[in-house]
Amino acid sequence: MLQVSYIRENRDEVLNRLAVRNFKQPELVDQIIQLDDDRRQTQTYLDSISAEANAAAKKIGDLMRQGLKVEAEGLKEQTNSFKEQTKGISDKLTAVEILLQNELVLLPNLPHSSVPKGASPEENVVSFEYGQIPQLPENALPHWELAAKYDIIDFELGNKIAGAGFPVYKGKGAKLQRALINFFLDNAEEAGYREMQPPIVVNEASGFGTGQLPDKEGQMYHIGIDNLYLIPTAEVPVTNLYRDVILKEDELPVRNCAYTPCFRREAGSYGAHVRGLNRLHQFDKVEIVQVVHPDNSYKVLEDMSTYVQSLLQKLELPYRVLTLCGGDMSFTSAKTYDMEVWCAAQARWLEVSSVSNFETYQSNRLKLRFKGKEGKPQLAHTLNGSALALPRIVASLLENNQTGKGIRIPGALVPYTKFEFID
RNA sequence: GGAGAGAUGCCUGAGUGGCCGAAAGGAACAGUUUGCUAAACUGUCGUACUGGCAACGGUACCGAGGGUUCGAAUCCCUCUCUCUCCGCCA
Repeated sequence: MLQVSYIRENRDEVLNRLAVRNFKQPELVDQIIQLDDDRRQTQTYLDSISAEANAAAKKIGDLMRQGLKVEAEGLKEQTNSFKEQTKGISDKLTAVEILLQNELVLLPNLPHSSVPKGASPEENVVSFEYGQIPQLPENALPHWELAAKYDIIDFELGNKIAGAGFPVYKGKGAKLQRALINFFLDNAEEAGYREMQPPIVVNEASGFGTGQLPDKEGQMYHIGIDNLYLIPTAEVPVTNLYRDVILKEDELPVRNCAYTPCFRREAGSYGAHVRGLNRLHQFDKVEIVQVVHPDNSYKVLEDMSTYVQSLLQKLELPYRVLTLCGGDMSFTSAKTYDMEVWCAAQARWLEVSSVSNFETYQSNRLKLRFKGKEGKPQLAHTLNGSALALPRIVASLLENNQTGKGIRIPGALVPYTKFEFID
């Protein structure tokens, strides 16, 4: 959520930057300023009446204490009108605040000045490529067939006990999952992230805090009886740890990582592109989350991107980094890099990580602030990234590393899997 | 699932209708002092909105939302959450 004060003071700039996103409702900006004018005026008026009423009530108290009952009663009559007045105005204030809030949440974050303009994924900019595209033999298989061939991931069994998109990992497939999780967590710790283990269900307030609610209600699994949501990413609980928190400036940066399963309903997505591990309802992910001083959030974004790339390099996966264009970024992001790995048998790039700087967009909703020794609290910047999501990593490992002797495990991972081949 | 208790500032905790935005202690921060890392003393020490160039004001907030009253942290209602005991159980 953008800050109204910022919108007021930088109206033209806000409009320009929304245009980078191809935002369709620029008229909201002026409507918001208008509503805020109304809000201020109403509040000022309400405050002045409340001040009068408070003064009168105080006077009555003084008179009562002095035993001047008659005078007190007289004053009471005069104050009767205050209540009706304030009631009407405070109702109006509430109404205006709700309208303002409702419009404010419709505005996406402002893209950073380095974000390319664009409306669709085609306009994303490939900013880096790494590694050789592997040449596979003629009879190369896509990962879902490899999974069946080596009996390491069983989609049918998952269908039976839960449904499509809930695979069962078996034997070396299961061990590979565990190995990847530990590999990612160990690397994150080495890079200075503190490991957290949050709940994998969250309440409504948390869903709102990171922006999943109300917009993406249908994307999360909802446990109606307890009104809890299964998390779509560890970003939700880990960022919400800092909801309504004022950190001390020297506590920044906060660097956390967490492994969690993630649950996504992915309502309405079908077809060849979601076969196998390409898109699941439940998957594992290690997430990195930082809360930083606004002055260096873009440096941190680069650091996080470099860190995620280092993981892909260790796993010997060819990848590319995309700088997302305005129109392809998530609603809440100011700048996002997507990392995509090459899946050789499918011959396509698959997104395995998304690293974003949200600037104050999340922290404004979360009321996540920091305070120096002097001065007022100010909003911190939040960032997060996948480091990494497992299924597509597994997909590309399987596809890219298929050999006559089985699936080769990259050297960096062998200490974790304790086997060199899936065969 | 049954029974009870509670929700106050960074923490502990007082406050049961006006003198309470809130005692006291602790923590933290700043300074003074004492010939070492420690102690003592003094001061500072919530947030948001809002008016003003500023000095300095106003309003709201004691879990949330309603109500009673001239006036509510304090009384009433509803909700949420937490804790304790019992039951069940990894």
